[in-house]
Amino acid sequence: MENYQNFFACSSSAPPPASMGFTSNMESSNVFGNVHGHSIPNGFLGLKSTEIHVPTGQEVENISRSSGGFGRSENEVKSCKKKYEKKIRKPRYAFQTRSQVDILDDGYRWRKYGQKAVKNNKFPRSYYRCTHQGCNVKKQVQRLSKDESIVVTTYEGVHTHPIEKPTDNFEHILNQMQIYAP
DNA sequence: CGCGTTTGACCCGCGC
DNA sequence: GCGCGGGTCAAACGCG
Repeated sequence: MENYQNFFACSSSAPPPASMGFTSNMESSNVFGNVHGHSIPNGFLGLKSTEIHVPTGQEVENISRSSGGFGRSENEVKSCKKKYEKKIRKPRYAFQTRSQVDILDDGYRWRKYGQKAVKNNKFPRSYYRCTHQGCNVKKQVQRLSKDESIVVTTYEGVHTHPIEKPTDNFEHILNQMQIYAP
């Protein structure tokens, strides 16, 4: 009851290397495949793979420019290397939930660092980052234009620290969100 | 006063 | 080669 990460992990098995156990469970198209198996009216099927693609965990990003922040800082402090880590992305896991609010409190502290309008969606996509030091986990929340009751949360990275909020909040979460799996 | 949100600008990758 | 779309930063602002 200390970390309701199990909530994501579904208590399937020991979380491999990450504290986020759901990595093992949610990987592959489990998230989508399982959900859209049948019953999704027009929600996810309407989504294009370009908007949210769920790599099977092979895409691992190294955050090449995250450290340098942005090349625009002046002239890229180190414009020499960063070729070995070009387009490897961290595994991303998308969650489709039904909620009235976009911000699903999963126990971590997130800081919003951007918001962009998506082409095929009327609703903007919000970008959040874990404020914990050294934890560069990112997540983006997006609401489907077709079903505004559906919120897609995409996690990128794994938390390397315990949750900072009390667990009884877990109930609150379940209260405010429902896994879309009828 | 500290922290988080907002918002515009910038950069990069990819498709045409 | 250019344009578009997506992703991120950073300064300013607001709130507790």
